[in-house]
Amino acid sequence: MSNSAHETGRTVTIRDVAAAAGVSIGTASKALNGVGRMREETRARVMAAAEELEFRPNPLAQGLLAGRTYTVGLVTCDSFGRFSIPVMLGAEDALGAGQVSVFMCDTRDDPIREHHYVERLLARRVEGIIVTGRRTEPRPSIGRDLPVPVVYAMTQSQDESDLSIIPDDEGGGALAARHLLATGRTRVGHVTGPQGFQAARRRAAGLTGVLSEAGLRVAGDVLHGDWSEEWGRQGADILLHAAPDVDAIFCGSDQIARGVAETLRERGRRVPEDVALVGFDNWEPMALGCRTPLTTVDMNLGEIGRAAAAHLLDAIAGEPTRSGVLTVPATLVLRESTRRG
Amino acid sequence: MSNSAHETGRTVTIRDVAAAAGVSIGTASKALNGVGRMREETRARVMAAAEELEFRPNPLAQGLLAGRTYTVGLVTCDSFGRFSIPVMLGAEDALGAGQVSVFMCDTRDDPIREHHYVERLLARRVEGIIVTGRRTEPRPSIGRDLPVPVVYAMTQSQDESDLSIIPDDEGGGALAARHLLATGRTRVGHVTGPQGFQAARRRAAGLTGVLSEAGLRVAGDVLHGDWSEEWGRQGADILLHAAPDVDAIFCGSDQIARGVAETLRERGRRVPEDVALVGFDNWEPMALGCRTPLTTVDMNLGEIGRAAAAHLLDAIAGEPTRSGVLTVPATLVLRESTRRG
DNA sequence: TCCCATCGAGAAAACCTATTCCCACTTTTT
DNA sequence: AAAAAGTGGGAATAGGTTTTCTCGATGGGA
Repeated sequence: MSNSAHETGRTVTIRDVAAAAGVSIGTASKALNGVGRMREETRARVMAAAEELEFRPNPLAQGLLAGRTYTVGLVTCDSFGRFSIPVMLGAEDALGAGQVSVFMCDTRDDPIREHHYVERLLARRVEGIIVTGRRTEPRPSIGRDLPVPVVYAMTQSQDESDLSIIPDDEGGGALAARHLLATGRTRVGHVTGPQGFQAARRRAAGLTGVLSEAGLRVAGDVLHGDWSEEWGRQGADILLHAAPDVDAIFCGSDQIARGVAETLRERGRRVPEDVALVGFDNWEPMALGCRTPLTTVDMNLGEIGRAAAAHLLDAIAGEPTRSGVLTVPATLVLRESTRRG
Repeated sequence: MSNSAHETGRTVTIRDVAAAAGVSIGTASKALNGVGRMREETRARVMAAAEELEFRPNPLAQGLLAGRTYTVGLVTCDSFGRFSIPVMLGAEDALGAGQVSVFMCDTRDDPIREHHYVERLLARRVEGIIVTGRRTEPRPSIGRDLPVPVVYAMTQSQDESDLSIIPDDEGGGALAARHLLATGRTRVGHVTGPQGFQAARRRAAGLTGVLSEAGLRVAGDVLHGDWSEEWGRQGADILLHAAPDVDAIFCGSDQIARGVAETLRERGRRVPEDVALVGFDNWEPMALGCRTPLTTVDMNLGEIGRAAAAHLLDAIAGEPTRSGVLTVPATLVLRESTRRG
């Protein structure tokens, strides 16, 4: 807390600048905004005065007149978890470049809080709202007929007329599968999260799709459990029992992959020599900390955020409203765990 | 994106409400704000009209008049990492309750970006700024003589006249040490992060302080490395070599603890029977995923955020400006890894 | 040489929305 | 009838932007 000017200094207005430059406020405004006609000398004098006084136009006054606020709301339902942060960063990136500021709120997954925050954002005259969250099943829309455009990022609205931007889970699964086939693996197992998660189902679909094109099936069938290391350990045991000759395991998350890796070590299977391992999320502390650094699928969360922000800005600018679900392609990050054995 | 009203509807102003209720705008304002005197019937009519039209007073106009914006800026230098998020949550909690909204910006650790964002926040007339980041050595002040109060959370300003709120690392280290002594351990090792980090030095100081009170020293000396699992694995090996009879290891982070745990397993030492293990951060995916769930020190990051916000609100309200460094006590979270062996 | 038209510079005023203070008018009370 | 109380309108205000207006100078034509 700087124990400084902030108690004393009245903020400087265009009135002060005009007085200092010896012109009217209207002239001062025109000078500062580079419009209207006046002698170059006058314009320069106003500019100098503004500089001198550290004049900053009050955006409230500007917004009041222009009817715009250059702000958007960002509502997250993930308690700022691991997924929504990169999305937020990407969004901020795209918005910040356009001088748009971001009001942030966290709903703690509470619909009442959420409604309250949306009300507050609308009261503040945000020009648009981005809703982000960890992605499970599609969520209820935050409201029909809101007076501003809304984009869902890393979460999907149940309302088809909303625009949702989510990662391409199926493509990610396919990417992992093709990579494993390309490195000579043919007996690929899959340990992933709960069947209740769309993400888990889609990743599995991507995998099985590619395998069946190659005339293969998932070794030991798809194993659903929860998104934990513990399940990874158990799942690997189950898989080794059901398909002892497995030579690759694709995991639904990096956490699961860590658990799988641990069990593989204990059972004397080397990674990647005996079994190749692919994770999902590219959560670096997990993926890099793994005893054999993990090859993993990166969902490009930042890109999702950027795309959401870009669509929102388009909508604010009056572009025709898009709707439905857009996916952002995933990328494969290669590390030790799938080195050709 | 709701393909709805947002292209058509002019926003409704108090003028519309006044017209609908058949009163002047001054009267409408008084009715809505519960001030002035008028017939109850008139007031009710205005309220009904406002309700009907979904009137929301324009906060820009209100702010312009009141000279207040009820907004604060939150500047983070952590690329929204794991540390600043809980801090932000806590801050938002305390601020949101007071109807204060939060402008978020991420500096990507770039001083130019940071300066730019601070300018933008000031232009938007925020009433205060919270600076948060991962905490290393004290950082440069974001600016002297800013027109608004500033509080640093989870990061420390080099300027002593600034107020910084950081976790009590030394207290956290002491907490861990006392717990280990209380469960009967006497040969306590310490594997932690780089010596360059104040946090690492303070945690070590807390540990050694308690140990020396009990007439003990750190087993195998304090081992500094980086904040990774890999270093945890190495550090544990070094420690087991230097002090083979070690019966407890306090680690500077949960990640390091995971590495340590892995080496202990490989060397045939059981946790907690042979060696007790304490981490730092209470980073749940790490601490719970560890083969023996980790006892760890929680820095109460949310509390740091809440405290920062509370101090900022006080300063905005005109309370005398505080300065210096305030610490928030840490808490010990007990899990399996220190069960009495 | 004189008058009107034109143009340029900058002042003045309207406007955006909501609040607040003051005043005028009406109703009630003494 | 006069004073007091109750109602509600009107205007000022906040800090900008934008449009309109005024004044002086200049130029062209008669």
